[in-house]
Amino acid sequence: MTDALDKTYDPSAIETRWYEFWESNGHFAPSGEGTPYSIMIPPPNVTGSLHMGHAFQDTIMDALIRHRRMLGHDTLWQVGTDHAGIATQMLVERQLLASDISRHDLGRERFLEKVWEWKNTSGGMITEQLRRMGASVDWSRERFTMDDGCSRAVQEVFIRLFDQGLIYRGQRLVNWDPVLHTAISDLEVVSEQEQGSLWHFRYPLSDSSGHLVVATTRPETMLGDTAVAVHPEDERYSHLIGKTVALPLTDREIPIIADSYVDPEFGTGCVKITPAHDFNDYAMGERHCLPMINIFTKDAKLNDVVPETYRGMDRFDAREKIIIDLEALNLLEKIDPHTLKVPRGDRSGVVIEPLLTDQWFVAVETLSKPAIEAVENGSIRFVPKQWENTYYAWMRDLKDWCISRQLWWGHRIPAFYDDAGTIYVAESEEAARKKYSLAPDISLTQDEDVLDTWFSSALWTFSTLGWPDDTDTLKRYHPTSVLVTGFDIIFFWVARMIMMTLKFTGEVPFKTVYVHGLVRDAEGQKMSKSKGNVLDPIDLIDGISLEDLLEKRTGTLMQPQMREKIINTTKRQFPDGLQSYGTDALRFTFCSLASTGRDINFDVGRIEGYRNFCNKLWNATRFVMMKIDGHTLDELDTTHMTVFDRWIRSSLQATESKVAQAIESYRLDLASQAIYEFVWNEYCDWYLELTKPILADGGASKETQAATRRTLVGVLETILRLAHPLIPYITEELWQQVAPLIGRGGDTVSKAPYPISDASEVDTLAEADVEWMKSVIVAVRTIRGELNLSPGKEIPMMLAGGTSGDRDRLARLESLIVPLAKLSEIRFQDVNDPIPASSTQLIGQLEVHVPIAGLIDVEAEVTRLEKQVKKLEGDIRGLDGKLNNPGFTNKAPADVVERERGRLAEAEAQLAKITVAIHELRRG
RNA sequence: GGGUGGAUAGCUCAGUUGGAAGAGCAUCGCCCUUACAAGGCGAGGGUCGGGGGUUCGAGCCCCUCUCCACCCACCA
Repeated sequence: MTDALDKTYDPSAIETRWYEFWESNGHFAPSGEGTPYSIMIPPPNVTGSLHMGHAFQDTIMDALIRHRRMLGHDTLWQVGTDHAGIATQMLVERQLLASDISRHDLGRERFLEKVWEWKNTSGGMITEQLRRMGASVDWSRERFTMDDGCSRAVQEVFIRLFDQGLIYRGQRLVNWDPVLHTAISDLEVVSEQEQGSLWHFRYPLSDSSGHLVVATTRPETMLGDTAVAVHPEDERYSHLIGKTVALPLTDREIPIIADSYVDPEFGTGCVKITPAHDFNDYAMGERHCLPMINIFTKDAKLNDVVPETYRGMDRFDAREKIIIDLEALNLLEKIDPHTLKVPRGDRSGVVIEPLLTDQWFVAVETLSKPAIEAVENGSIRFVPKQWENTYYAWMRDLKDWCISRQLWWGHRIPAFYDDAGTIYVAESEEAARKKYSLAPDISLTQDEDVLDTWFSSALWTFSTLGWPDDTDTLKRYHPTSVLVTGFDIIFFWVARMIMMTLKFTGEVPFKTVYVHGLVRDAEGQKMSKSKGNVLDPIDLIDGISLEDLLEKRTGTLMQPQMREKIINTTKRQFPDGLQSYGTDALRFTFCSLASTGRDINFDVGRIEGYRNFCNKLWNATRFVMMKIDGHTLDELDTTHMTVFDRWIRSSLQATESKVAQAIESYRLDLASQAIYEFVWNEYCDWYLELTKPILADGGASKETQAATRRTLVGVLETILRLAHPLIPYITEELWQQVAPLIGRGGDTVSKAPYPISDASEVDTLAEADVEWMKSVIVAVRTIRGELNLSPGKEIPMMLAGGTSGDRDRLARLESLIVPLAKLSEIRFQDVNDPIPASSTQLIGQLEVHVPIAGLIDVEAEVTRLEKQVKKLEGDIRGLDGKLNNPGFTNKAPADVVERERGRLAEAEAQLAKITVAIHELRRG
């Protein structure tokens, strides 16, 4: 406890030590007392590693939780990971593939064993990294979306929804990923603009009276065409409606139909209709009762429905062949270049194929209504508010949610089929037999599919608290207080959580949704592996050499042509790699960038500045410890406080209320700014300096020195508590040394009371005195700076003009101004005393002169003052105009008019004084 | 096609019911001052994207235009 602090702050020397201390002492567990406050961590993928987005988000949550914990609330930060169906299955499959094994070689059961094995050995990386961030989650309650409890909740929800008819199974056109061999939801499809072609083909009329030209971006689907559509009012084609065309390359005749969906302006105005492979065509097919011909296998190869020559071909090979074949038949009219949106699976990156398959769906309509209302009536509030509109827009146009996935890793659908295909839904085969009173000789097989990962995530706030049991934790911590999340998963997760939670608990999952922005690189580019601009939060904490950083950024590159560029940019940006900044600096940076919901551009310059801030705090503590060394600290004797003591304590109150208000309104940027300014610009720059002359030998009375020491430590101790939610490690380290000095015990600062602004400490008089004194000192320093006088050189100062208040203050503060401004003397000139040629600064009506006889270039000083004259003249013109405008004087509030009058008077007086000063200089 | 956010100092961004434009970093001076050179003290730098309107008064409110980013949507 009494170890001397090192001269330089070294985060690596303290951080892990304190985390182990907090965790092993159970300081993060809910206290069970006080107002409950709970946050559910958005469960990171168990396959994941911590990226900047996590680090940002975790910092916000941790700051909120630590703040409440110190306020004495009963805080639960629930931690856990997500099984991430597709991602995890892909990862383990890839590993197996290295040994040339496919999951089918192993079979379902053994494959799942492998996945669990992987999860148990390697799945903990992200939770270790979470610890590095200082996240004060309750590890004793760590959960996993596929643990027994969550799985039970998933089954229960599925069964209840099915029994109520809100989950159904049916054959629908869904987004099919031909590589992963599974359906995916609309949200998992990303469509990007890509360069393609628009092929124009002639479809001969069956009566040989000519042909129609259809335009398509997907020629291969023509084998599944079951109609050609035109707009009903398109005069070019109206006479053909009802006729048929002979579909080339097949022996089928398909009708020409009319549908107003067709845009006559686009292409030729004729659309080939493939109901089984296009969502629009599917809808049209239903409207016109067209046959739906599926021409693809699950690999997106052509199936046996198509003419023999195309069977078994990949869809893109078939495209080439069909184009060639049609051209050979002289049916290719032309090819236009065309940009189009190509839908790809967000995981696999392959082109999605709309495919007719049997899938499970959640009927969302009855669930979405209360979910919309919960936001409308304010039960759930979005911060920033504009996201509510995004939420409404999506919720009001919601399609049924496809929840089945043709994967192995995930929650297996609790549905069983008999030989006739009848569906029985129950948690097990045994339960199904009982529930549906099935004879023992009826054989049942379980559905092969698993559920969309987001299905279990949707239950996260209550499944982790013990639901479906009516547990005490559920009662106490649900609804949770706030959800902290990125906008990218509002639809995936937030909306679905709201629907499911309202349905099954009758409560909202959270009262507030705090939506933060994306973390981008310094140029505002999205961080991505392929761009090679990814920063790893752990590297910012620990530092990384240029060599290792280059290896990281180029080691597993998909597009090798980017390699050179990435190497160059990285070398230019980080010629020496990354320094070790520590967790606290990283966290403080995130906080200071966390303004209202906009994306943040992460610039390493910022983190460096905040690391310096930590160093500042560190050294301020060293200073205080040195000043205290050898003295005992009694209770604060308020009668012996100096004006500075009263000023800094007063200013601290203002900071405390700013910080409290900022955190409560989720403005961690404002909180960090308030702390930064107070610590650096007031406590360090002024207060510590002001204590030096007082604490010097013979500087002040014993009692005054004691009060100063007590204030020095007291304010610092408060600062450490105030800053702890943002920068937990350094504040713990320092607090452990500082707090005992004033008898503030406690195991950890993380459970010490959070500072609350105390109005009785506010002292406006002291604030005014100190502000005045600061401006006098700054005036002298400015003169010094302008005249290039060395800071150490003692110079005389003369004051003139000013009010009786100025004189009064001088009398009280003179002895402190002299050493701080490095003055040889201070003289107050009377009205009639001559002022020698000097450099002049004005503080209101008070003139600060430093005689410059022989010291400097008179012309330079004159030029400087003339610049001020110009500015003042401008100000006066503006103020004059304003005050001579009856519109202003009549309509503006009296206090505003009064203020402007005051400004005018002051500017005029200043102008007069400067004019005199210039005159003196010229003469002298 | 619809929607959202943004444009303020060289860079990254604050600016809370409209009342004389701010911070950090960068730049330029002067200082190795016994807490801190990861520091101290000073200085320079902005017709707040363009145009119009409301108002005594606009970075802020209204209209319009330009540019950037993102989201949603079924143009083959």
